[in-house]
Amino acid sequence: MAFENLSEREREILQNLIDHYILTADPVGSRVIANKYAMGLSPATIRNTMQDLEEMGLISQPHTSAGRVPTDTGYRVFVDMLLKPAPLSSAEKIKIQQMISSPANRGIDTILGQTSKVLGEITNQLGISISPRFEEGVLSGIDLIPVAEGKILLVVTAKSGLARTILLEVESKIDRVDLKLMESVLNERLAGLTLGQIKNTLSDRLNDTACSPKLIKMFIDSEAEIWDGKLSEKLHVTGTDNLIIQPEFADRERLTDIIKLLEEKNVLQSFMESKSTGEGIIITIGSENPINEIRECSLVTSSYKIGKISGTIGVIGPTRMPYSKLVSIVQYTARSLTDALSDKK
Amino acid sequence: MAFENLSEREREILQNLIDHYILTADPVGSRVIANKYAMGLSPATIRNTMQDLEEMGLISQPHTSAGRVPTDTGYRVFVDMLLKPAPLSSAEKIKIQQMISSPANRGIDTILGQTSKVLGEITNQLGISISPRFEEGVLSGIDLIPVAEGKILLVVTAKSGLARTILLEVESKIDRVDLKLMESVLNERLAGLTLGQIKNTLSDRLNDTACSPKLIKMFIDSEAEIWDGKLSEKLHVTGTDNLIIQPEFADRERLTDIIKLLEEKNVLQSFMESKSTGEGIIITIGSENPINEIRECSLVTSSYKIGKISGTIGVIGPTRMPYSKLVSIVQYTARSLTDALSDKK
DNA sequence: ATTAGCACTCGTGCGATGAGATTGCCAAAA
DNA sequence: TTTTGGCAATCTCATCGCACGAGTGCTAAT
Repeated sequence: MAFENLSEREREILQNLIDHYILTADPVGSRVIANKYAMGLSPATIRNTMQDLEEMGLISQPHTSAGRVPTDTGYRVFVDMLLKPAPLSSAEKIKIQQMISSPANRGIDTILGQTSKVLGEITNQLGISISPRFEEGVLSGIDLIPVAEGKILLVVTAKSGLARTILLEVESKIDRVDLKLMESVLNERLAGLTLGQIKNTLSDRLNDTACSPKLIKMFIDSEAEIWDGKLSEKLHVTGTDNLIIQPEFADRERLTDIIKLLEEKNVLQSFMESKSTGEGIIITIGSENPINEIRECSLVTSSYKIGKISGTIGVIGPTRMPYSKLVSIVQYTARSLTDALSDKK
Repeated sequence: MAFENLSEREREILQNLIDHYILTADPVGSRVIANKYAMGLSPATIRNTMQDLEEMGLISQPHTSAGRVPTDTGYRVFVDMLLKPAPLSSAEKIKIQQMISSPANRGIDTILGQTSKVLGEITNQLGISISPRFEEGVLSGIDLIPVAEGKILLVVTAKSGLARTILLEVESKIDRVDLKLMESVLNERLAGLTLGQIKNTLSDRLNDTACSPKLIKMFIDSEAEIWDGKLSEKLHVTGTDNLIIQPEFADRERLTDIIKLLEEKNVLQSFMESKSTGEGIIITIGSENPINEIRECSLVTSSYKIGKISGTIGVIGPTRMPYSKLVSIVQYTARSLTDALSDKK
């Protein structure tokens, strides 16, 4: 739909209406806009324009004698055409930097936990972070460490410095020599491949080796757990309390639905990952959202990088969210995170 | 307080009252008890006894013309003297077993996730599980694996088969030989100690060695992250939606409080660990609870074992919870978990 | 010791009422 | 032609009052 030819006045009114609605959560009437935003127009004039906007499907009335509320398309137009990112205060910047970088040496998982926390806190929405997509990484080395009878610790390292460890179980005792052999075979045959590639071609590549068949079996059996990123990627969620307070979640039913979704994690995770493939900020508004439980929520996401591997962070909240602020915050946070992670390399 | 000398009738009425209150969440009156529980007594008689119970502080009226509600001490007496664990249905047993043991080879973390989930689901409360207290474990071996420029993966293995990995950072390049040396020194000097002991005495033990001072520094610096269990122990929480539905959480304020607590994790974690040191089920009721946010909740916890290391699982819900059922469930789950974990050893 | 009867106390739900907000539209003004 | 003032109409929401029902405590009878 071509909303580019909205008149200047229409844009202005839409903008003011949304700005005000975001603050108050109450339907906003012509009078408020006329007074508060001093546009030099009478309420009646504004009413006329509002009627037009309503016909275009950008705003709507909850009931006859109420003010107007933006529709999802209204928000869309706002976001696409009218959004001016709000600059961050330096206090906010400092807080983000501190939370992300403070405890040195704490591992990426902790850092991502902190990231979701800071996002939640300074946005007053739900802060979300997802760990890097391990399967994008290029294998740098594999180690096999015997830890106990029948237990072997597998360490997979990717070029960007990410490492992943999995405890494998073998039926019987394994000879150390066999293990070393296996290790070098694996390193030899899989070097330079991405973990995703490995996942798809592993069994072929292990065909003719001198390795212990037991070990090979173990590898094939645990294929999914070892190489599939989905199983190890983690979703951090912080700020559920912010959500509860919002008037749009007064309804208990809707609240439980979304909380269940958050506990489930994997649904949300794969959706968010599917979104933020590219660069920059991506905003998904209300019904644009394929997941039912968050049909009345918006997402602001961005991706961060650690080496060549990317991950996702973002914010979830009711469609009535302060987009201009959130865009800046998520963007700044994603950059800071990327920086923090590459420092460490 | 000596409540042992409650008369038979008083006990019976207290029991019935609590049973009924647990079901309905409504204050229960003399009439209901007389009719529904066919005690062969008239409401008036029951009223008299209820007055006595109220004087003893076991039950109370929310307001003049309402029925009675158990107080925290009431629940305490109920739990201590009247509780008959409700047997589990075989369907429940099967579900617990399946959830805990199904995906073989998935690591203890996944298993604990499943545990909290099954607890949440079949109790309809908040299911909780905490990973084993690593520091109780006895060191079985240490490995140092170079993964990238300036990054070393440290693998600490405990006797029971638990392993923990931490990515350490060193300022500059480390020679492989140095690393091997360090590794063997560590293994030699720390063998057979518990991780807790190591944590407290590490710097002493590394005094006079031939190792690279850089490496030693790294170890001392990262002391806390490596040996302190608190930092790596994880709390799994599942079933928040169950909580929201409960009428006692209709109040938004209380709900946000408790949700914040759940996100915080460490407070709850250290409290629960302090509780379930010993064997068997431990029940904490309402105001007995030191954490303010859950002053109106009860906990049913138990510990599980993996080798000699112990961990905690449990359930949180409003004080009005079906104790008899929960006791059985938590107990059975803890046992199943211990079994599942020792199978794997 | 138990019970029936009764007056009394409260919370809860329901309907009516009225204030307030906002719209749509029309005719007058710019 | 665009803007505005005026006005009737609509609909929500908070409040008030009221009657109902539930439950108690006490007393007198069993």
